Amino acid sequence: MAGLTAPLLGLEKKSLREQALSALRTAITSGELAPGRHLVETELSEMLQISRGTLREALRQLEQEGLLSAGPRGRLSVRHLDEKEIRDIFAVRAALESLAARTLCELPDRQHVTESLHSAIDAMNETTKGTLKERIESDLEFHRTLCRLTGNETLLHSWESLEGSIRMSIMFAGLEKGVSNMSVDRHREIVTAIDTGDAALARKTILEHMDTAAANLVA
Amino acid sequence: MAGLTAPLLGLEKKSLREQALSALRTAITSGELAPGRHLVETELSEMLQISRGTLREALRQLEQEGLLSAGPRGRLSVRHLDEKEIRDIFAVRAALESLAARTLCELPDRQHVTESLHSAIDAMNETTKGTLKERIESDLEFHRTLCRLTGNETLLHSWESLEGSIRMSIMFAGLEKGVSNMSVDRHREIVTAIDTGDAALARKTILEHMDTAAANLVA
DNA sequence: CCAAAACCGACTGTAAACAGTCGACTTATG
DNA sequence: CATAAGTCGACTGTTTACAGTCGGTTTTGG
Repeated sequence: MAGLTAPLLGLEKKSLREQALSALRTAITSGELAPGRHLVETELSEMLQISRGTLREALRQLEQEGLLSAGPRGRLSVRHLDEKEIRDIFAVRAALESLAARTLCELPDRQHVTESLHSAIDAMNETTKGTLKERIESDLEFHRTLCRLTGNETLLHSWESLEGSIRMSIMFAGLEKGVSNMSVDRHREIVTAIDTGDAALARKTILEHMDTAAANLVA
Repeated sequence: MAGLTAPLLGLEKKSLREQALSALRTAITSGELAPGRHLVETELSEMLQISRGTLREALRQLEQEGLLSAGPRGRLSVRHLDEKEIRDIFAVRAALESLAARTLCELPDRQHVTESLHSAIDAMNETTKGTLKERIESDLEFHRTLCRLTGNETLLHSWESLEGSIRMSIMFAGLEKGVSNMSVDRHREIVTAIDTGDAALARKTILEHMDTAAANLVA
């Protein structure tokens, strides 16, 4: 019966743990589970229709991703980010993406890289008129691609570990201030710098981009 | 009876999960669990005298730290790092510590920072004649302090997530090649640069330091 | 002797039950 | 009425038990 979910196109059936992980991540970054909210294992396990044991494994991972914070007695709650933490997160993010840009600049054959980045930017352009969520997603997709193209798995993994926190930062501020200015032009500048192999310029552009983004979120 | 373990000086009793985590980390980085070795949950749970459920929570965390790699059907094995991966890890590490140095340079009051870093270096000096493990630990302690002093919790957390992989890198190569050249002088250069607030120099010194370290490990 | 099918063992995925602890609320007592 | 002791409930930490699946091995039929 359970085998009916077709694993046809590499779409392997994910374990309940992974499903719970996705569901919780979505619930948190969508605001369904608001920052500061206390999480009760039995509630969640019932809500997600899984056992506590399986749930707890997912919770550990979310905790390490920085989406949950542990209270005194193992009590978990959705993490609340203050302005300093948002700035800190974006500083680390900038460092990682800065490395990504430098790495890409030093690549002997950047043909493929340039193409992929341009595709990502095109995708961003198409969602310019879309919902806020869509624009955020295409933006993150661009930056994730930046890291992935380096071929440095550790770099990609570190960035992805931060991705949840980045989403929370944007969401947290996205409610109060408008997060509308995710300029496509800025991203073109980055790609151009990488295209010409100008590592210093690429780094500078990214650092500025991140500074601006963080400033907009906390301003 | 169980209350006899004195939680006097903030030494709070750790959960079995945390104990297992420490034990496994030690076992892996000490080589007791060699890279490539397949891990069987029932074996480990019996070995550590804990249940599988509790163990699995610890395993998830180790997996995310990059100490374990998941096989086809949830099969876990101790991760084996090749030379490229070691270089990649040290590149990310360099980016993080580079950010740390820059952040420290921009701090208005660096008095306290300088003192702490000098203490860390003194500690390194004292272990100069110690065992290889002791020298490695004091070295990592210095770099961890670098990140901690920034006050950027995200930065510290990212670095610590990498710490296990760094240890594995050093160990992996430490067996074949000699990892004897952890120069104290290089660390003094970093502290001096921070002391004078020269962010560019600090960054340059750290990048070179990491390049050298990675090169020594894979050479 | 070879091949295919049935069997078995091992291991992970998952669920349900048990135990301990902390906080809140109630009750008794001066 | 205020305070302290006692009780109740909720939640996490932990263990034990069950189910499903894959790979290897043996057995059986040609």
